[in-house]
Amino acid sequence: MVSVSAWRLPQSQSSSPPHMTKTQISNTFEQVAILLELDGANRFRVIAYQNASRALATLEEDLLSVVKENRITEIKGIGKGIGGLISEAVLHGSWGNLNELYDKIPPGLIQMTGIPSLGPKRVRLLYEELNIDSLDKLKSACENNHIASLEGFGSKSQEKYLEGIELLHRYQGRSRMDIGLAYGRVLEDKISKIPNVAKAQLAGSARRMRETIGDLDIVLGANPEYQEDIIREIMSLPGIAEVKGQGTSKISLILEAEMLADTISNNEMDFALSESLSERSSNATIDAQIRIVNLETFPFTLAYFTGSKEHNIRMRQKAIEKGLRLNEFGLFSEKEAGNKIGMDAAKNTLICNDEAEIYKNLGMAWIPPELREDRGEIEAAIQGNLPKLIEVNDLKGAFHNHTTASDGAATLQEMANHAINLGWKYLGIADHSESLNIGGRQIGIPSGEIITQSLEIEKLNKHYLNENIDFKLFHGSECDILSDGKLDYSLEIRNSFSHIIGSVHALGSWKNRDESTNTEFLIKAIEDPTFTILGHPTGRILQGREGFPLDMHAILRKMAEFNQEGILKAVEINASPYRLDLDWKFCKYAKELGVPICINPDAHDTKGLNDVWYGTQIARKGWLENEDVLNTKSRTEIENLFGK
DNA sequence: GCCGTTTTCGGCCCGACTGTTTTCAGTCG
Repeated sequence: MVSVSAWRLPQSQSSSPPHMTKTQISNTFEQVAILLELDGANRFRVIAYQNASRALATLEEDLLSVVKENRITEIKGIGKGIGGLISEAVLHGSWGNLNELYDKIPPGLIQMTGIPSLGPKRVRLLYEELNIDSLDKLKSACENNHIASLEGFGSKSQEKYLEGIELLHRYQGRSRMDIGLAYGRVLEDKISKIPNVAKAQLAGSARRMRETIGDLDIVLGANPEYQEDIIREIMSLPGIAEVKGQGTSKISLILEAEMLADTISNNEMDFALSESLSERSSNATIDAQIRIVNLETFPFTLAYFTGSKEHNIRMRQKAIEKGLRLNEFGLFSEKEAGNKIGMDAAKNTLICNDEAEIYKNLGMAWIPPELREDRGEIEAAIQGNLPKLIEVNDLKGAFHNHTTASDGAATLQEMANHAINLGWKYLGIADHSESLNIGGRQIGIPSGEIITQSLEIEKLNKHYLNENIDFKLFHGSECDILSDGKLDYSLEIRNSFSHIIGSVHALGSWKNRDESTNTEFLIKAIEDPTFTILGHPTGRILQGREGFPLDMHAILRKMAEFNQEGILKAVEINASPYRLDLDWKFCKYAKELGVPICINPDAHDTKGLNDVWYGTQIARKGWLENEDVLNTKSRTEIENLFGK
């Protein structure tokens, strides 16, 4: 959640247009939607701002051109009103009368909506009736029994709010993908093994492979006669920290690390999901919801709880176009169902044995869960041109990896051996460059010592050749992009590498500059003839820190120019679950432009190489196919592309 | 606030659960 103090309208940093970026305006509209809700505005007006925010976030074109050419209202979801606001923000850096809204809503109200079961309507009521505008005031009002006397509220509300305030203080929000999936897969596995459970499947953002996961949704299918027993079995599973709710069709739990205790020996997990997971997740807890349904209902409930919300909305619209209605219990005739709702309405549902049949009934191909974000997948599924998504086994190597020569924990040989065991045909070593210091300690390899690593690599490559081992090491460098966009090391040294991963590490100056300056400096780095692959483009750490501001669309367009001339400029999906940067939302644009994506583990030990699994999930989420990804290419193709 | 083979008004996705009520609004996903 955005911190409360951050809720101010952005000020222009520039003396000429564009005064605001897409990102700034998109974020502002997201805030406006929340503020409007708290202001009691019409809910469809709120939705309009949410939609506009999303439309801007996914806009690939340069916003200034769109505004100047009066095409802003051609964007779906942006009409006269919001279009006017965007134009004003871009051309003049001002925000109409939105500042009145920002002044009107006390920041404490925004925090209060973070309390479960307390939404904008009630927050507003508490503010108007009791002048409560902060968590502290709410707490004392609850403790002094002032809430219960209010109409529509009661003693239960007070208790919930007090609990909620506590929860808010220790709540961590979403979990990284690796942690969420670890819990999700284990829970799915344990539930599947309970007697008479016909099907149990992980749904929600975990199934869609989001880079962070909110809570876990598991859909469980079983015959009604067994459901009571199954629920009892679930409640006795190890690793349940708290039961938040338990009904006949839904259980709500908080899971803790004990749940993961025996996963290390569990070979059924994907290879990347083993080993280090329990150490990564030792402190984390996660919420889980289990929905129990009959077998006929299972596919509908699975589809429904897989989401995303946006995808589901579009699916229901498609149903309506066909005179049908879709809910989590079925797909049925609108006419026949009439005013009935829920399970009752779905009584005469079309029978669908799996998700694919639901999609088929709506005139489209089954859509892989990763793509279900309403970013064009429905249209593609109707036209029958969904991508054939890349798989982790398509990878033949990776180019961004560290050894003990810089800050890695494994030697060159250990890294190479692990890569060979993975069945890879090559491994790119890219240790840090000279100027990288962390806490006064030099991490990078000094210019004079590169030759040592170079000779070692040469020797190993000779060995592979002599022993007929189909494997090669590429000697690259993760070369720092300095604050002025220059690359570290001399040109001569940079030329000696097979490939250069250009990465920003000293984030300070980049975070304090505006988007256009950063974009300019990064383009300067990319234009350097020795530059090959852009490493972790924004420097973000998921759940840790934001990346620096950057116009990624402009970066990708620049890279596309080079690739059109046959000069390789690729961008990395840093596959570490801590980063997953490039963000998946930019992958489809890169693909359309013909900019190769490289799935790089940024491994600092042998196990780290396995992280390509996470990167591959993100690539899939970004619509990428085998041919869009650099490290699916053969060794010969890579040698040609690197030009050495 | 947006949108339009129902186009300038009247819709806008769907349902469960909860606590408060005694028929429902608010919240959540």
